[in-house]
Amino acid sequence: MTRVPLKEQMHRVREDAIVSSVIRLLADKGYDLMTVDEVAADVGIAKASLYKHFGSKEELAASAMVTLLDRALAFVASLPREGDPLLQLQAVARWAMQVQLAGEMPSLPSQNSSLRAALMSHRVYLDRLIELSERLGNWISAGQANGSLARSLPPEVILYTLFARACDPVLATLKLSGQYPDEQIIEWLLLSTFSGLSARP
Amino acid sequence: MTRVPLKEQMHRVREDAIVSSVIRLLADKGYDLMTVDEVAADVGIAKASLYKHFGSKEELAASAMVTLLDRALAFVASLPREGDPLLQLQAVARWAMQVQLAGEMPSLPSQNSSLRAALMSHRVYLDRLIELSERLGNWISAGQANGSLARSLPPEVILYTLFARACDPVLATLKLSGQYPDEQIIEWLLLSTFSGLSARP
DNA sequence: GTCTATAAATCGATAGAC
DNA sequence: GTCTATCGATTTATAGAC
Repeated sequence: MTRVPLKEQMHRVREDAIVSSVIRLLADKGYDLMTVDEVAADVGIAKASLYKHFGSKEELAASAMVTLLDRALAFVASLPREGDPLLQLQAVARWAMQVQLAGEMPSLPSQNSSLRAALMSHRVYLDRLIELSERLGNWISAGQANGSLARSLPPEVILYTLFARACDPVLATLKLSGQYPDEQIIEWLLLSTFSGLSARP
Repeated sequence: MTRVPLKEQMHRVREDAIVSSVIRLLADKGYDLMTVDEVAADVGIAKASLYKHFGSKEELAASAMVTLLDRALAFVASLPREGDPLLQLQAVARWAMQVQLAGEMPSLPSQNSSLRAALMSHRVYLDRLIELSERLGNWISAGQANGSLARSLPPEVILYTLFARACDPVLATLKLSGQYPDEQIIEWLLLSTFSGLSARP
């Protein structure tokens, strides 16, 4: 057991606080509307101090996104290895929606986003994204093989749809209406995602 | 037949050109990343001239959104009045996806967007939005009544989901991959929207 | 009405003292 | 490492000549 120097602990704690603020601000306002001044104010330090920890606004956002993917990978790893693939995927979708309701799920960096370009050249982010895609991809293949997932859709379409539903704006709209409890909202969105809008025979 | 003065015709043509540019730029970059300079350059006039037609960037965007809602209402009105509600809704969804593939569908103004606040106090926009929601709402009620739409989902959830799918980022992602023809992409998204990701019995 | 030029505000990033 | 203060670039919006 090597003792961790106090200095390094302080450093780590501060960076965690920064990333935590960035995640919430990203989820709340999005990358473009989030200003570095706001992040500094939210953390409670000066902007110049922020730049000692992260070299740019892009790096700041990338670190937050990597932390989010790590949380997703940790949840995936926590699931029993030998469950029904469909149930595994539904569990991941439910978890993602809970994160979104907690205000900690930034919307997907869209094709034209300025954030996307930065992320697409960020090796650590891409590594995590590929790893998560592979884990989900395995369940998708297994689900189509055992007949619980639609075979009429390419695995690619199912994967992208799951990522998109994790940030579905329908969730925020229903929550804002204030008419329904969080759990009810999540069940409806899971139902519409996996069973569709039309009636099942 | 009263003759329309040339001056007014010129005025109308120029405003149409402006709105057309704004729609494409909104769909391409979104409201925050779209600059008034770009709009002026795209139209081919000076920025100060733009401000003679529209008082602000927000008005510019609102006019574009109203035009889009008018197009949607025109399409809805073009459908046969006595069809199957489910087929009507699917036709609207298909139309919206085609518009998106044509690069003329801005993404929904999210809850936190700076555009949303402006639109929510824009009476003409709200009028159009309510009218479209009512037309779709009627079909949703009829579809649930005749058993073609899921009765386990509140009409509200179905309506919001249809709006969200019209700007679904999954469409742009699949198109960007370049592997599939546009019509194939649309059919898959319609399938996932109305029939869901899990297999139908 | 259209143009050039610029005002006013904001943002990302940095210098320099401590 | 943290702070205050500021730079340089960008953006919305406007003034004033034609």
